[in-house]
Amino acid sequence: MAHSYDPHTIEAKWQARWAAENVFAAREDLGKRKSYLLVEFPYPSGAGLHVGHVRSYSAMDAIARKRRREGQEVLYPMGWDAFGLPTENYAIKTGRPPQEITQENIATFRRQLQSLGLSFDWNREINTTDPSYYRWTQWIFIQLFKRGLAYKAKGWINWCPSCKIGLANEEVVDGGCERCGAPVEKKEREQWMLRITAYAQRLYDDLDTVDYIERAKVGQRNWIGPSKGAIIPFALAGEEGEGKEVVEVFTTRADTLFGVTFLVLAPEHPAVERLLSSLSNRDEVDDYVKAALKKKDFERTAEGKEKTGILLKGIIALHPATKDPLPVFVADYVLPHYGTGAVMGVPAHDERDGEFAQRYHLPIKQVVRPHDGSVASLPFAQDGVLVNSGQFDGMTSEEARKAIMDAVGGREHTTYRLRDWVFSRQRYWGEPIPMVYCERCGWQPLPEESLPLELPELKEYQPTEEGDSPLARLEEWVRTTCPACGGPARRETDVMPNWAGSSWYYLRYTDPYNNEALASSEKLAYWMPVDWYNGGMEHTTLHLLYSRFWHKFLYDIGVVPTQEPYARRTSQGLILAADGSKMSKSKGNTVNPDEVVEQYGADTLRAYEMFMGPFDQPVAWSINGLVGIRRFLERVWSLLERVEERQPSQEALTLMHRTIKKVSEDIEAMKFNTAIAALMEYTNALMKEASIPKTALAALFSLLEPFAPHIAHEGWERLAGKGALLCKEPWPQWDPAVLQEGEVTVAVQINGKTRATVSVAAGSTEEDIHKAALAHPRVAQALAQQNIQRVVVVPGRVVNFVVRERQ
RNA sequence: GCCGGGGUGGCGGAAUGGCAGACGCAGAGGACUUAAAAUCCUUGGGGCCCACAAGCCCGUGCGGGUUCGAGUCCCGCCCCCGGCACCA
Repeated sequence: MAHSYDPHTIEAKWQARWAAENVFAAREDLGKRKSYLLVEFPYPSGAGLHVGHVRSYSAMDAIARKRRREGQEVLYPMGWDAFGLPTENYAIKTGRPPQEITQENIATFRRQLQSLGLSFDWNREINTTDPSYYRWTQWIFIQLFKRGLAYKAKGWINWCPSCKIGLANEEVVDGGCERCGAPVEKKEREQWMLRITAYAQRLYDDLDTVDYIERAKVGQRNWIGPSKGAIIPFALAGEEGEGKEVVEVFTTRADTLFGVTFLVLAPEHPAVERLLSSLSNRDEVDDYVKAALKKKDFERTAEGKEKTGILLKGIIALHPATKDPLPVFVADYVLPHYGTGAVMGVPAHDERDGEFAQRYHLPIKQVVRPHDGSVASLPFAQDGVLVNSGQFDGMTSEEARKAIMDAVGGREHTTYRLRDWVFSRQRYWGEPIPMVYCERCGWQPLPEESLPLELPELKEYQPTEEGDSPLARLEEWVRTTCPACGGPARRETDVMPNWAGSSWYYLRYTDPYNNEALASSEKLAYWMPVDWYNGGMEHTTLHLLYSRFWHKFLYDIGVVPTQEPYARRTSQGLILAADGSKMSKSKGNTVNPDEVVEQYGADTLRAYEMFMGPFDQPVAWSINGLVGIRRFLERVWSLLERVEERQPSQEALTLMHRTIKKVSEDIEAMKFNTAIAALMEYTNALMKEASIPKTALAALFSLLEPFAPHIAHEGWERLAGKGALLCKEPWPQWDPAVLQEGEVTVAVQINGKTRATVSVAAGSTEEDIHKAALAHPRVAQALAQQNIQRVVVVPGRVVNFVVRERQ
């Protein structure tokens, strides 16, 4: 064979040409339909590109390439989410500046991505650690602050003693640090918080307006976790009956109010501290509260853990309806940050309260019975009909909830599991928070025109022993003047979490060099929203929620034109190691894309990852599968040797159009595996021909371009003439008329079992098909001894004889 | 416990309620070769029958059901993966 398939030469050639002619640059062409296709920008770690990145990027690349050729204006950009802990930890270890490490890693990632021939518009490359980028991240923070959505608060935070870093609730996994796994402790600290809870309901409701993979929607709904109920006041009194204060509880079951036999406060509840002095067992209570606060979150919340609590002696609560005195407890199973941090104990109708009541021998009073009148085993947690509830007896739970709430001065309330976002990190490698503290003026934002507040260079990156950012050591940087009064002031030394830069990056791609705004309103109006966003499942809760929150805020202040950032979200499945386990650096079972490209070529790697299995399912890596794709490309290549100027046969033409249809539809449906299978079938059919009609082969290269763009371009050029550029060619169209022509095979069934097939002209009538089936010798023979009861004909598909044996 | 996704050959997987197993991998047989690799051709769910040709039975996690016809729809279960989980 004179010219064997040599991917390296071909791939280098076409990558150079695409770059030189800037063919993938996105333009704002108002006359064209736009398509903003987004993939998650990578964190440029020292480990280099992962085959999982390749799966996501190749998939969207296929869609981008196809849509461009269909005449759409496509924006398919790439950038770097480069702030973050691994780089900082590496800097601590080696003493090298994170800036330098990041630059190196980015260079590696860029080279790797470019070696794959992905059709990114590299003119729009962005980097979250670039001051010209994070200037706008800081700007957004200031806008949040100005509108009361960023605030400093003292509170118990999740603290990782190993990373010496405060963690957002979301970063705690099974009670451990998301990054290092160390058990998370509680620590009291002043932190910047973002009031995402102010957007909870909108973030929840607007999920109905977007097209996300169901798992992602469910994840967000669970995370926001709205719960509708009532807030009900309980008055507290001393044992002599003198009033103390009012504690509000949150309940979704106001209908069970008459079943309340005790009250429970979270150890953190502010009333506990206020009441302490009037308790006869104050020392005991104090000890319990202190012990509870010391406990790690997962120790406190582990299910199945026995519920403990302590009675507040010297205090009672008054039942709001009956005025009966009720004991008041402090118990750590009540969470401080949910509802009001206080619950009414209804042991007959709540699992947890029941358990608690049993342990402390508290009365259990049933006030709801099942609708069907049966005897319920307690606790009975479902709705039913009220009993033992005075004037409310006989009402359904549903009716009673409102009636009782109104009767005792309660009010409707929705509470959320979602908590405000801890936005401070006591670290270096993040966006500096652009705030200063003045004794006289309090927290003041930097003037917007002074942004960016650049990260100063350091000699040492280790956080301080107290857990402060290493920036705290730079006294000359920390000391500054107040933007409001000009007096002495101190800078915030915490930096932002690495969710910050990724919460708005898709906006910057639309206008990456803008110095006046994060992006111009014209560019945003043209490109937003992102039409299709693909990324990993691991980011569908937090990253999506955070960026939706920022986006809605930016919408509210008139910066962006849409309520939602992403119209559609899909997720690729994980790529597993050959043995089905997770790939990880520590297990040493990762696959390096560079080696695969070196050995098999980028086209093989890309097409293989699209072929290996359904896109949204996890699949194990397989060298054999990779080899299979390489063989397929070799076969496609070999067809060039037998090409001839001639008309394809009717059969070949039909298959060609069928393949065009299949590949076109499958790409949009992300059924890449079956699209490639169709291309294989088409190739196999051409292989059998003595000579290959030029148009038939040209169509093959054309359809192959989204998956294996280099070989497709080379093949196309060889057929079309020197200089031809496939990615500028229109996407092939199928002709429905061609698909109609020819013969179709119809299955002949007897009692639903296939006994034969017959070939009939496409578009044959039911009668013709019926006759053709009867004419088949085997069918005739099989029906000889039978009475035909009924015949079902589905044109183009099947004919079914329903028979009974002749007596 | 709740939610989401799955269960089909030796393996990855395919199949608008209409010929189950496309396509790929592994395997078997053959051609080419001194030989091997590569490549090409044939075969390829299990079983029965069989010189051959053909034919028959069983088969999509399990049990029912709907239908002329079910991997696909309905009811009841089992198992695997992922997420959430003392949220009042």
